[in-house]
Parts: sequence; structure tokens; C-alpha cells
Amino acid sequence: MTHNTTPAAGTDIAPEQACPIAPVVDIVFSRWTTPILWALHEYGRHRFVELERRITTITPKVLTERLRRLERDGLVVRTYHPEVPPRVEYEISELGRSLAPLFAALADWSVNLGKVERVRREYDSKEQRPGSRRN
Amino acid sequence: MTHNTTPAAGTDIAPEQACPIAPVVDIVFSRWTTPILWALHEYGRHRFVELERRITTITPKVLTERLRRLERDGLVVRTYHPEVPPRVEYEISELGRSLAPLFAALADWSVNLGKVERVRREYDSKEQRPGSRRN
DNA sequence: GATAGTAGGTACCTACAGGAAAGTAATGGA
DNA sequence: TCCATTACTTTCCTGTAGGTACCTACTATC
Repeated sequence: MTHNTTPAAGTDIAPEQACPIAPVVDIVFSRWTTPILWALHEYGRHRFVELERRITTITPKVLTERLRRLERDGLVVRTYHPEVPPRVEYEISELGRSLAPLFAALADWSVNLGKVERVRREYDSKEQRPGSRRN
Repeated sequence: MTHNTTPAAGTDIAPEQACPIAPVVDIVFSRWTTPILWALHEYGRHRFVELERRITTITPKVLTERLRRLERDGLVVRTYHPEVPPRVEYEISELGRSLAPLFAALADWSVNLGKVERVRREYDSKEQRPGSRRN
């Protein structure tokens, strides 16, 4: 339950946020927001259907919700063109662009994914655990 | 800024992982893992109850699950001491320590949280949206 | 023999995130 | 009149994450 739907008016601090980076993670890396932000950051402006097609597994309902939230948080800018078939464009905002070093750090760390895979296989292969599993 | 680390087009890529940083986010920033990793990273070794008390809102069941996953992924090291009241210690691994620049980038970006708050309030105050909400 | 303290395990249950599918408003074209 | 198109919205429904509560084994201490 990392998401507080109530805006927590004022000074209250959610208890699981004893760590100062949790709110940032909430805003930037909550479900589905990563591929959306990445697409807008990496490939520029997108229409709704373009995002839908790029992130193939997302449903329109969820995509709408996430885009609203990102717009509300000021990370994404929505532009509505009142044309014959309506056209809407989403692009990353200035604030969103400031996430670039963060994304870069993520991409840098991804070199370790192979290591994680190896550790996982090793862990799964032994699966003996001292100090539990007594039955 | 165009970090194109995308591998060869032809090998199957999990669909929501059109963006290469999604797997990293999955491992490092999935639910509850952030405060756990942060605590171990920032304050060193912890016993189970110490973690429980630090992250006040987590339940023991979930804490166990997350710690298992982090251990399996090689980010956390578990040490069991078979003493009279059993004692277990969790600490961050070498691989986990390599997340430091990532955490630093997160912490850096947190200066923008106030900006996000302001944008949110502005968005909520108007809440008029051109191109939708016609009823 | 009751209790406390540790590190969980297990069974059960509920809330909510999110999927599927259909509807909608606007308008030009056939 | 019907269709197509876009960008959603709405309704309904299900899976599962995660919460509550209780249980375990072991020993020291009272």
C-alpha cells in the first residue's frame, strides 16, 4: 500500500516513509509509470494510441489513469487538439526531463542483471536454509 | 541522452519491458523493498525485529517475503545464529552496496518533491480539463 | 508450569488493482 | 443513415497482494 489516495493534507508523514526516497519511488516508479516515462523520455512526444502500441500489454483504462497521475504530478504534459478525430499528445515535462540522471543510473545498474540471474539460480538450486524449514 | 541499450531486435522481449530499466525497477523498487534496502544501506546490519520496528507499518509476513526475495536476488545477506533465542541478521550485500549511486540519484531528485506538491495542488484546484469531462 | 522472547510459518479473508468489453461524443465521408 | 476514428469512460468481474490472527520450537527465568 505505497499509495496514499488521500493527499494527506499538510504535515502528516506516512509511516513507511521513514526513508526519504520512498516518496520519489512512489511518484516515479509506481506501476506502469516507468515504461510510460521511459517512452516519452526516450522517443519524445506520443499520441495515446502510440503509447498503447508501444507498451503492448497496458489496457486503455490503466494507461489513462497513469497518464492522469503523471500529468497531475507535473511529469507529463498533455495537449488536446480539438480536431475532427480528436488528437491528444503527451510529452515529458521539464520536471520529467530532470529525471534523466536517475534513468541513467538505472540503466548503468542494469549491467548487474546477469549477476542477479546467476545468484537466483544458485539460490534456487540449493534451497536448503539453515534456521528454518524444520518439518 | 539517448541511451539505447536495447538488445538485438529478434530475441523475444517481455512486452512491458520494451524499456530496459523496467527489470531493474522490478528488482530494486518493488513494493516494500525500498525502505528495507534503504535501512540496511543507511544504518547497517539489522535483526528481524529491528527492521520490523524501523519500518513500522510492515507486517512480519510481508517482511519475511521481501527479505527472502532480496536474499534470492543477492541484494541482502542473511546470517543465522543458532542461539538460545534464535538470532538472525540481515545486511546489505556487495551487490546491494552497488546501488548507492542509484539511491544518491533518488535522494538528489527528492528536492523536487515540493514542486510536485505545488503542481498537484494547482491541478486539483482547476480540475477543468479541455477535451474531456463534458458531462 | 507459566511466561517471555525470537524468527518466522500457516490459514484464512478482504480490499483493491487491474483486465475485458462495451459505450460515448464529435464530425466528416460514403 | 451508417460507419470510422480517437481518446477515453464506465461497468463488471477476478486474481492476488497483503492484513489478521494464531502457531511453532527452544530455553531461561520466575
